[in-house]
Amino acid sequence: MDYQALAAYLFPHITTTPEEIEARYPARTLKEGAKVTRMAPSPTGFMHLGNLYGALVDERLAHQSDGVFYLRIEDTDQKREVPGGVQTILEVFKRFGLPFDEGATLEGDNGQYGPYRQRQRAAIYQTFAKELVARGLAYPDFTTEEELAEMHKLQEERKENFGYYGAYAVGRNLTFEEIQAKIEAGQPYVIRFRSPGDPAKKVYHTDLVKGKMELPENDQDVVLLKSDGIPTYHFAHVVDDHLMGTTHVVRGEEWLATLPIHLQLFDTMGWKRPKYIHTAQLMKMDGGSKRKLSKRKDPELALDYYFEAGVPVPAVLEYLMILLNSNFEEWRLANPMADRNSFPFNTKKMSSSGALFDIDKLHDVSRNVISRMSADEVYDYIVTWAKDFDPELFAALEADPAYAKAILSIGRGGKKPRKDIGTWKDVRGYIGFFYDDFFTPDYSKMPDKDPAQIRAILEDYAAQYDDTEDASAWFERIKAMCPKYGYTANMKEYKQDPTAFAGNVADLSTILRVAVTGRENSPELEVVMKLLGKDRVIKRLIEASKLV
RNA sequence: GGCCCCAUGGUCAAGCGGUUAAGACGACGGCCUCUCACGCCGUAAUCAUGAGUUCGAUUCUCAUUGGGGUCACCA
Repeated sequence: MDYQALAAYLFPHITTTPEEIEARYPARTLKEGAKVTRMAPSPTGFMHLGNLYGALVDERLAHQSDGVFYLRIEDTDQKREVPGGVQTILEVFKRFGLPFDEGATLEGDNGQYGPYRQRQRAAIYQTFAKELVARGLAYPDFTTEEELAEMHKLQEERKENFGYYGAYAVGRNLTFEEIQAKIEAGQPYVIRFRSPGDPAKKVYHTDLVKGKMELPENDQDVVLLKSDGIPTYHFAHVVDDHLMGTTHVVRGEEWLATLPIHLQLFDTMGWKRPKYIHTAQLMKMDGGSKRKLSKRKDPELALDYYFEAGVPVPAVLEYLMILLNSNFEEWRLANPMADRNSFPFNTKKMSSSGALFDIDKLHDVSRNVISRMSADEVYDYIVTWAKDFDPELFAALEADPAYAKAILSIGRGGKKPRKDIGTWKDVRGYIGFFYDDFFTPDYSKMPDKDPAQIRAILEDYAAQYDDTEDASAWFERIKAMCPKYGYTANMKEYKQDPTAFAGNVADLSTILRVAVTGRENSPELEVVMKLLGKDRVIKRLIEASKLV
């Protein structure tokens, strides 16, 4: 068969040559060892934790080596595309602070290696497909979906490998005349690769996380161009990552199965293979067994979930870093305030087995991340969150930022900061009593003492509270009240013989605490009272004395 | 079913031929303490199984088992 003629017949509109295209994508001039990575999502309008997990690797690898991290939109499947999908991707990356150096933007392209939307690159793929046809390495195939399904059934019965290969690759044997006739009859067709592979032979690959492996050669005549002339992932991946100069391809391990196809394609095209990093899947415990996190079943996989739950962005990132490089945790302990990006990220430390997503651990990481923030930072985060998810809290905070920040400053800073806040959702419960609107006292939390005595203590203290006293004077006053009620101020003494006293200083403090904060626990009462202000403290004490 | 990947406590994991098998989360107990949070101390809990290599295997090899992935004109 005259392959040149076939190529010309199939692609009459393609007049550029592969060489001309190659010339448009010169080698990048980067310093030695610089890595070029890419994030290549489909614009399905949905970004999940797994996307971020891989993207973090891409971003670190590139920016740690003074390389390039770019965004390429894989919009080859029109059916799955969602309007605004690209915008969602851009917004998520902006929010998570993972900046692209080049690639698709809302306005168009930023960079010299575009276009960065695959649909706009149709002519490029077709040029290379045309060349493959001319070399006899690709051919048109008219097999219908039904015929393919039948073939699959037959293969199942015969217990043979599924797919379009070898003797099953009927399109291989079509003559030029047959092809012409079918096309003229308007039959749709795809362009398939004529695989030179033999599954009995091995292809060798060294993965940056999985290590050395040998896989059977690919013998499937995979589809290169779909019937609409748009490439499949396999072909687009090879062409784009070659032209765009990607040095490291980071993707989920579900791609391992099709790696032989990609390697074969790179080899056939005479192009250098990129390095691959096949990351382990994020898993989840479901019933008794692990399973891959699914975006349909697991709401916590959607990034929106974290925004709503009020997990701060840096906490999500730190948690992901821990999963990615287990020594990150150790590093963080040694460098509590260091910029996350100064951590020496290393693919060698990446685990080759899938990690279970652990929400408890995430919350712990979040608690620690928040505890390291300044009150101002925390305030800004909460306000941003509350604006969308808790309008009442938002209004209260905005009404008096200085007051809110003073509240949030309690126990903040220093070597042992408080860690009350795990997510922004916790905030209302934690600081609510500082606001009259949210103050819902539960006097049933009062110690189990005679109500008359509780009332007496409340009134007694209300009459003498002095907001000018410092912390120690404040506590001395409370201790001094003890004997009057048969309480002891000495906890050790009390523990030795509880029956000797009507109560202790902790009981007395709790009575005051429940009255003032409405709960049995709170940060240091003395500080709380000062922030609340004398009037409000006394008002609450009296109010409680009436209701107990 | 074929092919591929993976395998240390409940979870994340260190380990890379000889260790009392780290650490973190979680659980439990205690200390500190006016409560809580923090912090500190401690307890329980792991090398899936079977062969082989070796003086010696958690570590290397091979099976088995288990888990996961993949076999589209989806990525």
